[in-house]
Amino acid sequence: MDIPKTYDPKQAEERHYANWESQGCFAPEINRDPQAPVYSIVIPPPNVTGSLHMGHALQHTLMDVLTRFKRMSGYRTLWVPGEDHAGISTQIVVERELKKEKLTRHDLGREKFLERVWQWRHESGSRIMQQMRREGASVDWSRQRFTMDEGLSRAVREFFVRCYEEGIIYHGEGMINWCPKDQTALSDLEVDKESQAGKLYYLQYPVSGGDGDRRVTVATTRPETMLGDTAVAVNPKDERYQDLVGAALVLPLTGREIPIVADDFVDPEFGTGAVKVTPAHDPNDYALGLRHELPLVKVIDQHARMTADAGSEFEGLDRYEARERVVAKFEELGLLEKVVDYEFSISKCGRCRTVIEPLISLQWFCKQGELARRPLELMRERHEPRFVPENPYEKVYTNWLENLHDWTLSRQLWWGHRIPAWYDKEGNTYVARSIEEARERAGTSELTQDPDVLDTWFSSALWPISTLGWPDETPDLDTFYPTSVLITARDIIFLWVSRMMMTGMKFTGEKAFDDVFITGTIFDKHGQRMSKSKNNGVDPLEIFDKYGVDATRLVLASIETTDTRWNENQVESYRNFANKIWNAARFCLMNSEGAQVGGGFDEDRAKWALHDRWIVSRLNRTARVVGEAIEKYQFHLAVQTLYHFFWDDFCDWYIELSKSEVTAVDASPARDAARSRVLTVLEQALRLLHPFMPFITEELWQMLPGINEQLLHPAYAGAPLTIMLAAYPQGQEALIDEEAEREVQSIIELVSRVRNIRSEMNIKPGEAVPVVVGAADAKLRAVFESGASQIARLVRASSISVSENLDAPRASARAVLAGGAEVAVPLEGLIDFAVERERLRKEQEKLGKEAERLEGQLANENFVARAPAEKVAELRQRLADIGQRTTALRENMEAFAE
RNA sequence: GCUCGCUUAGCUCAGUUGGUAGAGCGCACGCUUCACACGCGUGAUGUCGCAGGUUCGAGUCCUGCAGCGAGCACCA
Repeated sequence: MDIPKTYDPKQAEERHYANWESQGCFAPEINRDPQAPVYSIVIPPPNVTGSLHMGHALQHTLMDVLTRFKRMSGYRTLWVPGEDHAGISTQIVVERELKKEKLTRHDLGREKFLERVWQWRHESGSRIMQQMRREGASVDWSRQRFTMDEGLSRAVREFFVRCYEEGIIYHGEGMINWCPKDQTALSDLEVDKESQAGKLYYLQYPVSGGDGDRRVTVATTRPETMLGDTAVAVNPKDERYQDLVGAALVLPLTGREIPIVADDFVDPEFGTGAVKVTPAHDPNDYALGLRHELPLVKVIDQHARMTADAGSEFEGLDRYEARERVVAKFEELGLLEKVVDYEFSISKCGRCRTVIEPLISLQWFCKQGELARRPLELMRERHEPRFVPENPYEKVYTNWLENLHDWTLSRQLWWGHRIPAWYDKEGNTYVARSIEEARERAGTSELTQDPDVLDTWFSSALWPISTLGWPDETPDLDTFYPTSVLITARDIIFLWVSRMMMTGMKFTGEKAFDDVFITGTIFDKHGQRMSKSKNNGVDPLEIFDKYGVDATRLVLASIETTDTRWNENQVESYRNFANKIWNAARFCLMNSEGAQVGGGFDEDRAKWALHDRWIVSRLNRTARVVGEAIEKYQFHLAVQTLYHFFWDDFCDWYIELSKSEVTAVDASPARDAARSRVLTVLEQALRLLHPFMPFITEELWQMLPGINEQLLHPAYAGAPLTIMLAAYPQGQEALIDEEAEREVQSIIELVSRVRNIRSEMNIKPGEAVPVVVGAADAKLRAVFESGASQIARLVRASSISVSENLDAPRASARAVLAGGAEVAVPLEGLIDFAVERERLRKEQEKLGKEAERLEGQLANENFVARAPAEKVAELRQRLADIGQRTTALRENMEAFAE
């Protein structure tokens, strides 16, 4: 068999995915066990406009590890893929394309424009869906969904109508965030607060009726809004203004009279303690205006330009030009008290970074209180969903649900779910599932539909139920809902996670998912957030190309929930690990004649050799640890455990201990059996690795001799032969052999000490030396005796002699082992007594320090009295062992005395 | 302002109920040892941010402080 020395990831990555997909291995239907437990995940749908970034790759890796692990464990497993139509983002992308043709969406008209968007979606969208295949994501493509699909759109309409009928969704005027560039309303969550260095302007308003000398000073960051002021507010307890409450001020530049009102909202400590109130252009002022029944004067329009109501002098000006003009005017009039530098926060459109203009507008809103009730109860009563990590996300989620404002649903866009509301000529509103239904209710066909669309997150909120068929009671909804876990980034807990819980519970009565796993964030190597604008993102596909998908997945899985700086060295190290696996398999395969997977292990375990009992024990222990780690989302622990089992236990020790048998020149039943054992352990190890490293494990598994249907999990009887359907090793308690692990550990120690002597004594690697072992303990002696030839091979010994008492010439390098054993390497003529004495002295010093510490602890009466008895006994045992070693060391040193 | 997280070897990070500090990379020395130089062997490296406290015993629990970071609220 000709196998290259270096693993080529690309070659394996190209071949297996298409097979898995075409053979239906990803679909839950592959599981034929009617009693199988169910495991399901819905993907956080990436935007159609998106391209794969590290955050996706991280989430997808974790979802795939869980899905593959559960599938191999016999679960009926479903991972639903799909995409989000991403309202504004997508519309902007297509508008940008049109711009190249010198067109706007208005030139095309709504219908043509939407055709164009769909065309774009089919030609250029869905990049991530292709890239997911590269990642190895075992999603069920037959269930792929898009939020604008007919089925999902129906779910959106159904949900909207039902909420409207219950009064949860309403149409009305309210203060909203308006993006002057995108020309649409936005929800609070689509707006980012940014701190900004600006100015605070102190403006003076004369008191009405006086001679103009008495003035009230207000401080503002937005002087231009003063044109729309309809009051000035002060704190009722503020003595400075008490006599003025109820009086009127003359609003400069307009001549309008406005009242002074008292309101607790005003902080007397801030600024001048008097606040200008612009109900039409500030959320707080709006609320205050409602409390005091103040009139609304709209002075800024949808393009962030001043309206006619701002006065002829300002009409048509941009808000910033108006600001300068207003300030100049105040200065002229001697009403500008001062201007100070001031840092404040400003709201920007999350999409285009334009400064938001708060406006009063007629929109559709969703009351959130009622929807939040059941998720809050569920959290309080049952602690569900379970957040990983629980801290801080459970609290963050709960606080959010407890403090919800109404959600602005409507968007003045074309791409998205059209609001299912129709109006007749009289202005009556008909909210219906279809135009037919609306017509029937209206009794006329002369209806116009609301031109607006819904917030993209409205359909996302329904994702877990809508992808599974809601509002119909489909078998999928029945089987796979609630889903098992949601894996996502922390920035969409409010935008998405909480809303899925709200909508899911509202209409199915059940939570959307059992667990919520919030991944860490990947930063660049300087600790900066990766972003397009900084152009510091690391492209996962480039990393795949350079190091392979499997290696990248190991790095990503290890990130788990902590924020991490991207570190390419780590990928390289796991690339090396993949190569190690490749070469271990290469060795097994080059020596596989006469052998096959599953063979080699005698049914009577008592007949097994020590190293076989040992590796089987290590394998089962590993399986147990890894299985439990994945269940608890401890991916890092799982990866570490697998890495060290494969590299240290299997490669460094088991293969080496088996080598003489496996590579015997002459064929024999014993050689066949040894080869089969190595193959069998390898095959199990590949299964354990498969959820993390799907490609290399499949590639190698397919090469193993003796692969057959028996290896598949019983739930997949008759399915194609693939490792992804093999049973995940369970980690059998009965095969964990503490004694064998201890015994092999003493062999490992012996080998390591002799290697240390060889290295320190500068013995040429090729030179064989005699090794003398002394062990008082008969059992230990037996271990060394029966392992003598293996030990000799590993330390390049010309001979190994084991006896009760160490019987070595004076000119030997020596070491003391655990359990009172000793080892010596006779070095007549090669040894420098002074060097050796120094080496031993250092070791003695180390032991002395430890003994001192232990003695101190044991001399402490409180410790002996209060610590658990077994702990005390353990320390005594350790001290006794050190005593034994120290004695042996002293004797050794005496042997070197001049 | 409120809430929370992080601070462990040169670097990136693990350390699950408190009980002798770990990995990978890097570094030093030696190896073309018949699976692998993307390898093998050996070795060096930490007063676990600072100061207190609880405890027989603290990287691990509590309090305070410092630096870095996150979220929420306010910002007239």
